Amino acid sequence: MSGTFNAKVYEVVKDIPEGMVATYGQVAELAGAPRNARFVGFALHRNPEPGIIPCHRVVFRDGSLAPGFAFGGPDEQRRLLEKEGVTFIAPPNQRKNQGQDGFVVDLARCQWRR
DNA sequence: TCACTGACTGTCA
DNA sequence: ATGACAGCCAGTG
Repeated sequence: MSGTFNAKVYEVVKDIPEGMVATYGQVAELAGAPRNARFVGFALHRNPEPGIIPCHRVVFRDGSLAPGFAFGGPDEQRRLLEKEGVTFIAPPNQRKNQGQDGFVVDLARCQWRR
């Protein structure tokens, strides 16, 4: 692993407190690459440090989670976040393919703030 | 070594 | 209002 942006992403994600979530764009920005939002997910996709990197705390700009790529299932992910204290809201359909679960993280309340 | 792909986001039509 | 397209950078094959 060429310790680089991707490594920075892991550091940022690990720094997300429980009960809080961060968007890919936000992580990307904290990692020093506001345009690399895509790559943030890519980095987490490899997930070189399973158990150390709470990928489930990283959500879309809309508050929805990664479709189909959840570590154990979108339903499990929602339950886990909810258990950590993350608030979920119902009306998602802001975009087209996002918020398909019908429940998204209430970024207004639980988005991680540095 | 080179080329392609990719958990996204923002803007345009 | 919704739908579709393009852009960005770095890792993986």
